[in-house]
Amino acid sequence: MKALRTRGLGIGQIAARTGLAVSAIRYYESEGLVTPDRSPGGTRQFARSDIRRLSFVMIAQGLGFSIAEIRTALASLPDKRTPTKSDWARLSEDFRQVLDARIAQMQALRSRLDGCIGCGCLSLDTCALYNSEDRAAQRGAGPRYLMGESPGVD
Amino acid sequence: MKALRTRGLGIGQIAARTGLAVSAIRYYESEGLVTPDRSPGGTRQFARSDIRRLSFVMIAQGLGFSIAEIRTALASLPDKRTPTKSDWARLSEDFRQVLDARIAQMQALRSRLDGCIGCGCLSLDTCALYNSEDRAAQRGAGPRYLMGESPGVD
DNA sequence: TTACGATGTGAAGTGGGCTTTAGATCAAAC
DNA sequence: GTTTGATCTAAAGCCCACTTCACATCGTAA
Repeated sequence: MKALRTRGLGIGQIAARTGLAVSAIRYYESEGLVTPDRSPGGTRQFARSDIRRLSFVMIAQGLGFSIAEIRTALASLPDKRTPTKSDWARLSEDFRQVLDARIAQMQALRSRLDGCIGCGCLSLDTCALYNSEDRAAQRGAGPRYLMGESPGVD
Repeated sequence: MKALRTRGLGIGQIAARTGLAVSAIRYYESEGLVTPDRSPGGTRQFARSDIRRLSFVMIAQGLGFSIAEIRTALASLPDKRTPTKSDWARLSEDFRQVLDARIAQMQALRSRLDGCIGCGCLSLDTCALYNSEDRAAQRGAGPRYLMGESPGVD
């Protein structure tokens, strides 16, 4: 075999292939989501598999996961070695469960809406949404619980 | 009929009943999500129906809607008059459609995950998630599109 | 070798969604 | 009337996820 000549991808190439801004990729590195090599001169040298990593970051972001949560999820991938098919499959399976939970939650809310808001009572202390631990309900230092007024009037 | 003696609820009472922080409620007022009356002395006098309004804000927040989007949704409610059952029902119906769309999107992603990430290719240029217009995929000035590397290697 | 675009760094700026602070006023109980 | 806690405003601060800026270096093509 010949020596490996692939010098890695530059940040601009990664940006082009993922659609991320160069500054975002640098930010993600600062947050530990990717750990590119460096050339002798100091420029970042990304592996091709980093495109996949960053794609995952984008998807998870879109689903409302925070950087910290994504970092945790990515921690199950190998640091040094290129992730294998089964590395990704495992991550995917974990993710699928989160999605399942979130879908179930939204469906619960949807039917609640008909029952609570739709009927005009909006007494949501029993609402499945707010009794869950979903992160979406925990943004910032926001609302912790939710009480409706008593049904009937107003 | 007797004159209406209900002097409205104070911000502290609203906070207690919704679980929101007093500061958050004031912030929501500054954003136009609620428009309480004022007492002669200047303190806010909320209607009982404002609890419902704020509950809606909290739910929508939990689902990832921005203040601006929530303001738009709430615009369909009467400003002066107390919202009726059918006012809320209409709002609820609109909301239900958004939820339906979002649920469908997540389900699409879930099956994509098995097909794309699960298999190790992660070529998501055809992914339903990123071809949608959902707000969740538009946070900040982030990612616009998503390209995977060609399947097979890595 | 000279350019010139791509990339590097650190620091500051941005926008969303609130919270905190400071100092003043209100409102209800005593 | 006095006190005490609730509420008021404006302004500043905070966290997140980035972007923008300013200025230095890299790297490659001519």
